[in-house]
Parts: sequence; C-alpha cells; structure tokens
Amino acid sequence: MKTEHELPAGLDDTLGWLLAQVFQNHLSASQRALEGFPGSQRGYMVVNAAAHGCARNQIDMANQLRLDRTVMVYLVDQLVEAGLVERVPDPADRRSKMIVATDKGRVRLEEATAVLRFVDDHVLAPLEPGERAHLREMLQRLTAHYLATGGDYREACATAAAATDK
Amino acid sequence: MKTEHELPAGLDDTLGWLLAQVFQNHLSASQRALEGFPGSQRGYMVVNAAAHGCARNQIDMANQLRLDRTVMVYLVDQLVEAGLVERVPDPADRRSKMIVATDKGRVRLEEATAVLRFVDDHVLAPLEPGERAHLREMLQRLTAHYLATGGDYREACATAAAATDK
DNA sequence: GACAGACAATCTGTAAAACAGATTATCTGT
DNA sequence: ACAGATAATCTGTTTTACAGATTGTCTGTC
Repeated sequence: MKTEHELPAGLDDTLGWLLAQVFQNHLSASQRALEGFPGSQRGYMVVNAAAHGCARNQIDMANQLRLDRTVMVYLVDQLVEAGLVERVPDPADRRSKMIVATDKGRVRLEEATAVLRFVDDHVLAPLEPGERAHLREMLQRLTAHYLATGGDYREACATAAAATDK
Repeated sequence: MKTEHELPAGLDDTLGWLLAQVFQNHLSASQRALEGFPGSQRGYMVVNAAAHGCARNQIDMANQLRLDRTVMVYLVDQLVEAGLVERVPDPADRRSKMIVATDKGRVRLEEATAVLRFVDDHVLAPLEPGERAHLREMLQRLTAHYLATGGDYREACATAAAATDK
C-alpha cells in the first residue's frame, strides 16, 4: 500500500522545500474546498478573526493575520458584499471600523471549518493519529515562538554570516 | 524564558494557518540568508537539482521543482549569467538542454546549504532535537505521499462536498 | 524521403497580485 | 487652535505568474 516514493535528491533534506511542499499541498486542497467562499482562505481567516472579535480595527486585524493594510480593504469589501461581515464604526474612535461577523458569516464559518477539517485529515493521512496531534502541537509552538519574538531574524542572519566568513 | 504567547483565537487550530506561519517564517529567514544568491530559494533549488543531475532537461526539472516552464527560463538565465550552471545541449536530443552545475555553482551550493542549516536551526529552535528529526521525517513522509499520489485531491473534495450536503 | 504531429525551449502579451505613497477624516496633546 | 499621529481608503507602479504563439527538433507513418 505505502508506495515508497523517491524524493528529489538533495532537496529531501531541505526543510524549506519540505515546508513549501506540504504548505502548497494543503493550500491547493483547501482552495478547492473553500471554492465559493469570498476571499478563499484569507477571507476565511478574516471571518474567523471577526467571529472571535480579537481585533479592535482593520489594521489591528491585518497585523494579526499578516496581511497588508491595503489588501485588507478589498478583502473586507468582498466579505461585506457577500454579507458575511460588517464594518461597524467604533463609537470610541470614529476612524476605526470594527470587523464583526454577521449571523450568516458565522454559519458559513462553521461550514467552512468543517470542510477544512476534512482537508486536514486528507493532507495528514500518512501520519498516525498521535503524530498528527504532535505535528499540530509543534507547529503551534513554533508559531507562538515566532510571534513572541516578533519575527526578528537579525540574530539568525548574524550567525549565518559568521559561518560563511570562515 | 519561554514566553507563552497567545495565538489568535480560532486560528490556532487551523492547520493551514499554522503551516502558513511556519512556512513564511522560514521563507523570509532563508530569503535573507540567501541574499545575493541568484534566484533566491528557487535559484538554490535549481542549482541543487543541477548538482544532483536528476533531471534530463529544463521541463523535467521544472516539473520536479513545481515551477512553471516559462519561469524556469529566466531563472536559469540568471544562474547562467552568474556562472553557477550551464545549459548543455543534450547530444541525443538537441531540443533538450541539460542544466549542469559548474564548479563555482557547487561551491556556492555548499555555502548556501550550510547557511540554510543555520536558518533551519533557528526556525526550529523551540523544539527538542528529537522533535526536530521527527518533524523532518513527518514532512518527508507527507511530501512523498503527496508526490506518489500525484497531488490528486478529487477524493478529498468529494468527501468534503458530501459532508456539506448533510 | 516527405510529411504530420509532438515536444523542448523561448518569446510575447496579459492579468492578477503586492506594495509604496498620497489622501481624507479623525484623534491626541499642547 | 494647531501640529503631529493614526485608520481607512485610493492611486499608480512594479512584480509575478501564466496562457498562447513561435522556432527548432524529434518521431513515426506512408
């Protein structure tokens, strides 16, 4: 059953390549699964964040989701047009607009979340159940660490530069 | 020491988001590390593949690396100009050109590989040594499985569609 | 041996996406 | 009241991916 497929020589040890493969793999799979969802995975992320209400305004949300502020504009435009979220002016600061999910948005979010769970299962099919949980947990830890350190890689680059100087 | 950083609510369980974070994290780190390398990570991949000689011609290599054939043209152009690879016409088929690494290319490849190892270590810093190996191995397994099944997700989408029909 | 169809590499043009900078309305502090 | 900062938006530029046409070459058939 398990066809031992040959990985391209030299790249099989390149972490960046492996990450790219798995990521793009999952990306294209969820792209199909989210077909019809405005803004695709990014739209999903925005509605998700809106439903959890963890962002005060658009820029705040853009930062949390690592999206450009100008991208955020037309992303939210799409979602508003589809009736999944609303731009609610913050009474305390009329410059800010809070992105809140509509009831319809919450329903679509639930559906999409369920569909994405199937995608996850499919992508992680070759792993044991315990391994899947472990992978998830490791990715969470890596992400949390990255966010905590503010994505600062000056140290890493300095180390790398020192290595090449030899 | 270990600052438990809060992950955005709702997204912390989204595998696609976690993969995106870690991937883009690694991507930007290696981008800096490969500064000056023609074509950046893609150029690195091409030289790597060229050094291992596992592709008969440009299109073959493009397929293995999941690159568009027209992208391959100007990617190889850059690398040829930098003297890292050469386009050698295949005597057996003059339409084909084999991409072979020059001595200079092999040296640069070695250097870049060493630098990338530091990037890997930095990105995976929050994991135990044993976990890093396990993560690598799992990613390899997922990639191998994906390549073996030809990236065919019709089954997954059918399953997902059935789930939403309920 | 000529010809049709396929294929490798390349070129050209187009469409989409990301992003920097300016703009408008609003807030804050002095 | 005014200067400077900030949120959202708009505008234009640049990059990028990609589809389609083009050229040279191969393969098979009649």
